Amino acid sequence: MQTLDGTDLRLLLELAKDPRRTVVALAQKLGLSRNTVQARMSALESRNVFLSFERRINPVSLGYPLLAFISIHVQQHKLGALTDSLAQIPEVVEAFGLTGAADLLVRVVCTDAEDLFRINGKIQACDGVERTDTSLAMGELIPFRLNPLLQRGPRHTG
Amino acid sequence: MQTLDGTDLRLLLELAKDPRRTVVALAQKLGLSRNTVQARMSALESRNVFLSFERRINPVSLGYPLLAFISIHVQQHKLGALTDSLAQIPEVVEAFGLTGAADLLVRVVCTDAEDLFRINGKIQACDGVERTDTSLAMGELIPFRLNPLLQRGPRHTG
DNA sequence: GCAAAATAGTGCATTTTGCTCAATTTCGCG
DNA sequence: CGCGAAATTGAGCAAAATGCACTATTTTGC
Repeated sequence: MQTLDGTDLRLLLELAKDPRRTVVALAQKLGLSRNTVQARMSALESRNVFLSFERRINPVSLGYPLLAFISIHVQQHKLGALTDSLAQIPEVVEAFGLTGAADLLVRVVCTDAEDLFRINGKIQACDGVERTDTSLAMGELIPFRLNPLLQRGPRHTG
Repeated sequence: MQTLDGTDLRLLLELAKDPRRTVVALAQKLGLSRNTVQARMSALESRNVFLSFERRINPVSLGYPLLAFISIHVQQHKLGALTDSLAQIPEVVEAFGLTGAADLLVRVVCTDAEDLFRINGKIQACDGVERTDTSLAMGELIPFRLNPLLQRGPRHTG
């Protein structure tokens, strides 16, 4: 997966400003022809530059105002099965395998403290889980952003 | 911010399947009139159900294949200033204030291990930082998803 | 059961899309 | 420097989608 060039980045920046911009409007804004923009967009699509739309949905709107991160210590050989178990819990919205102190970091959304308690129990009940450490997110200090990296320009093209 | 009803959820589900679906196609798919879908979409927009488009951009495509989570212990009263400092580091893509062991959880993308080392140093150099714990994400076991929660339906309407 | 809100249906001008084709420019590389 | 491939441009055109408005009809909350 090769890196993107400056034009791609400018496209992405404009999209970040307004995701509903039309191809025509983008072409005009960037001083490119419509064909070029359309080709670029298709290329971005097929290169999997765009992640799932679900990422743009606000969990708060869905009725899950609470966010928590749960670190999990796992019995190593059971990691595969555990991933499947975690995938069965709807409130688990994201999970990573980690180096360092903990083995797994799980992102969880929930309706309230009681709900979090319940979900945490569910996780602890999964086969392979040795210990969990739950941290409630008190504030979104820096909401997800890629803008600074987009503006910095392409990384050493090649 | 009131919760969404079943129709909104079905809309979001369809959008998750294919974000580029037109209003017309959505209306047809859901058995609604175009007017209704258009009104719903506007309502979702103005209710801030949609988060920034940046969330859909793949950092790997941008040339940042590595992802890390850094826990930070902070001198409490310096949290505000620290947030500003962290915001100045482009590779910091997300940050949360936490309860529990650590005070801050920071999500960082980088080009390679050396890059991560450099960024970690930058964070440690910030005023207010007492200690950091870095974990490299070895695998995206469960990529971000909201689908299970969407399919579950609306949370106790009211 | 009433009033307000949501939905459906219709219409129309304008814009956007998807597609193709040929000419031109830019770029990689020997 | 110069060749050939790739990218970009401009044009055209039919089909589709959008934005807007207006009026019934249905659904909903109280």
